[in-house]
Amino acid sequence: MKREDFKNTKTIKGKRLSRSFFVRPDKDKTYGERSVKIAESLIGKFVVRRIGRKKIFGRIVEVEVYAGPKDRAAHSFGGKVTPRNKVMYQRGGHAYVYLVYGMHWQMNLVTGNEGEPQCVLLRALEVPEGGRIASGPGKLCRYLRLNKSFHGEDVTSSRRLWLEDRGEKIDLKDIVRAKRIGIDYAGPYWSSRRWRFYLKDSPAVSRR
DNA sequence: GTACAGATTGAG
DNA sequence: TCAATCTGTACT
Repeated sequence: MKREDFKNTKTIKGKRLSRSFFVRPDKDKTYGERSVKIAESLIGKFVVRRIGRKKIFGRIVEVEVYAGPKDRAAHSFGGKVTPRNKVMYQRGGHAYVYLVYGMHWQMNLVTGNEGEPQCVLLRALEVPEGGRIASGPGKLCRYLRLNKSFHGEDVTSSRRLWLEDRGEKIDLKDIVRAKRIGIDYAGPYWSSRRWRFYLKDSPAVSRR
């Protein structure tokens, strides 16, 4: 998306993604397939962060699925519940924000029904300023000024953080499906599972 | 209590 | 290649 296009998006009235976007009927037998669908449909949507009268926003170009309790890479693996990950067990539409490596925040969106820990990690945004300042999960949170206070935020009702559909239709063939990043510890099966999705040709994707 | 790895990043 | 730096987990 070019810089001029972002000027247009400022005047576009975006439609907030509601609960039904994050909590979907459980038709799929495969655990995590619902989150895969949600991950794909998040590509091209906008994250909006309001600070006073100012809005910071970006277009989602890269996400990853984490679907416990079977997923060895997910914090919910084995059905574990900790003070940190318990938000994952809430119904979809909540933000799961946590600190990695003691210095970087990451934001996930919970995508399961209540009691089914699934989420989608937001990894990269295209932003009006251009460049790669929100290209990576830690950089994305820094750009949006997200921290622990957003842990558990309900993005379907929050006044300071939400998701928007601005009418863009993304063709599925423009979405690349790849292995997740940084989870080699999860073993060959889970680390090779193609649960990372990014927009083909976007310069803002964290790694090619 | 201690030890250690980790859904990362930026500098060298 | 490596260090920064905090949280959860698996031990003693």
